Amino acid sequence: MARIKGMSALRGELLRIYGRLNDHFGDLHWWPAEGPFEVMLGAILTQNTAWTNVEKAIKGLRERGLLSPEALEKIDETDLAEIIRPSGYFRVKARRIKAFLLFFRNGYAARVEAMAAEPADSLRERLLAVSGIGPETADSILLYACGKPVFVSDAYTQRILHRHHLIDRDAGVSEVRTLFMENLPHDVSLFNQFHALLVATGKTFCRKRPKCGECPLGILPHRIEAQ
DNA sequence: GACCAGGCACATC
DNA sequence: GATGTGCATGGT
Repeated sequence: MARIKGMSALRGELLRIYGRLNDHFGDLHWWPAEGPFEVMLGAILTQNTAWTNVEKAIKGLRERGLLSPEALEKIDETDLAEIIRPSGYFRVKARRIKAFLLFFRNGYAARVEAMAAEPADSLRERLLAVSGIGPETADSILLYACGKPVFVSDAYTQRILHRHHLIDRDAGVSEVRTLFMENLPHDVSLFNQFHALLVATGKTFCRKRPKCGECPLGILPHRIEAQ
């Protein structure tokens, strides 16, 4: 299990990190989308992809009036792929969007409210059963589209905690998720902002090839490859 | 020109 | 069940 080195007060430590990042970045107001359906599309489009490229794909969809389940259900998968091309992996993502639309229609009559009415645990299980929806995409949909208090753990979260010696080297993304879920109050606003802050931190200070400058966490600001 | 980005499915060992 | 690979564009 992932653990914080030599600490038992995980909750306090996590909240301290949250406070530092929050002071530095301010309120980030995630998710950057028009409505919950657009959030769900964005969650698929942004898989392993920079958000700037996702914006281009969404813009293309908006210009063609395709930002609704009904419109997307009608369009051919190959045509859809061409429109979302700027987001990368466009054939795969077109297939994934189609798979999600089927799930959304069959399970919830393509209504976000119907989906959000389902308990988080069972909804998560059902989302994970959709081809193309893995843990991070499912959690993003749960939190940012359905308003469920789940923590979205990702490669940035894992990298940041590891770089700061807060978790073991072998702690996976899923274990880090459990760590946050078990040690923080299940608060939608807290989880929303916390994930946004960690992504902002990761983008700016904690990339794969380290160039940590003035990391707002202030922990080991320049020694990030130790351990 | 290499590296990176808000992953996931699938094959293989 | 761990690890490797394909998927693909656009910015740095």
